[in-house]
Amino acid sequence: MGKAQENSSRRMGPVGADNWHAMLDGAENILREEGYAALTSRRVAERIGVKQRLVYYYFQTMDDLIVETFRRLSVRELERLRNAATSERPVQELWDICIDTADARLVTEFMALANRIEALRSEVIAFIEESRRIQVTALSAAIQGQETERSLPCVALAIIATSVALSLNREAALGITSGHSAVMNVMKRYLGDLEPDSRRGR
Amino acid sequence: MGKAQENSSRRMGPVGADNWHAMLDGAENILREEGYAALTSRRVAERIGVKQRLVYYYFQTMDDLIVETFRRLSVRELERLRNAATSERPVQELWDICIDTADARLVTEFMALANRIEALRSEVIAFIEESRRIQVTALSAAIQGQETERSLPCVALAIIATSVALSLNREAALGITSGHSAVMNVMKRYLGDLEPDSRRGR
DNA sequence: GTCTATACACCGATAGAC
DNA sequence: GTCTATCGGTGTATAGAC
Repeated sequence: MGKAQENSSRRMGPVGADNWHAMLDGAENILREEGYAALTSRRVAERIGVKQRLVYYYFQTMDDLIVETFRRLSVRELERLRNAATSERPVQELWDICIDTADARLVTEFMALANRIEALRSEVIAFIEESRRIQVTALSAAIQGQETERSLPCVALAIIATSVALSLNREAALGITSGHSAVMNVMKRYLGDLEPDSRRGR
Repeated sequence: MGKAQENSSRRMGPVGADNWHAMLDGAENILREEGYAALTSRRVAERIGVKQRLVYYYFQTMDDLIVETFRRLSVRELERLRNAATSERPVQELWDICIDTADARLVTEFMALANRIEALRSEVIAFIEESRRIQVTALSAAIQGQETERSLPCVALAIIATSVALSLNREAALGITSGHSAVMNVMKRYLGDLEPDSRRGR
């Protein structure tokens, strides 16, 4: 594994080391459980059982740590999406990922952080655009050779499905569930029609 | 105007006073422009030209100030929704409000804050539930006497429309716009069919 | 690689004068 | 009503020993 970025003149630890990952884990968990306000170098260190100073050995700044945490998550999520897109029932599986994706609270925290950390904003934008690209490609392939053009462009369906799934997750995290099953039924029915049962089956 | 809550034994200023409102204005603007991290008593004071101590004359804690800021916004927004619901073209106007609502960045900041401020979470939940109630009532009335039952429950449509509008706003704030016009067209067409032109007209 | 120790800024909240 | 002054806590980040 290579050496870290040597922007400032400080001695830096290797990217990808055990403690490097442990710090991302800590940051992710803190964000999920306690929110952005608790995401400090001291608490990250405390959570993984090292001293605060070590955080600055592996990361130039706290913002760097935050960006890296999102980036790692982003890579994993895009991997999941790409796998789903090449599966037997891509539409179904992509929807499942949207619904089952990293909990809404974590997403909310990153979105708020992206409002003030420019580098994070760039990563978020890249993630949204890439995941949309994957979704649209899969949807386009799925409706290939279907009788009706459905009057619903793939990109529109992708945006709608993603938006709805995120909202449902966010509301569920707040404890709101009224109307959720109705929406789920609508989405499942529509997406189900688009990809009837199995690709090869009957 | 009455006196403030006297929970702790501190002398408190009157709710609704000029400075009280000015502080909510300041908090709102800071949240919108700089994010939660910059929302401190000192910066609120600085922004409206008073000293930090005065913030604690009008609000017991910073959390109180934040909750009140959301509450004032919530009341105003629900008022807008209720007005739209009783207009000549409720569906159209409710959608317009969803699209044109308080900028996505502010919403994001409040959602993140709600993850850790219990009192704020309650307010957010109440707001979501009440606004949904307004939307569903208006939609139910709008499809009254329509030929088709549309296989799309009102509550599902309300959730979908709100989710999509919020996502479009959030992405636009990030600088993402691809696919947005396609979604807008889909939504407008569907909602337009639901409420053809004017209620009384031709 | 990991630590102790520390500089320095800022925050929430209060005491109490005017 | 609004202020000065201040306490105790916590944050980022660095210097430099081991």
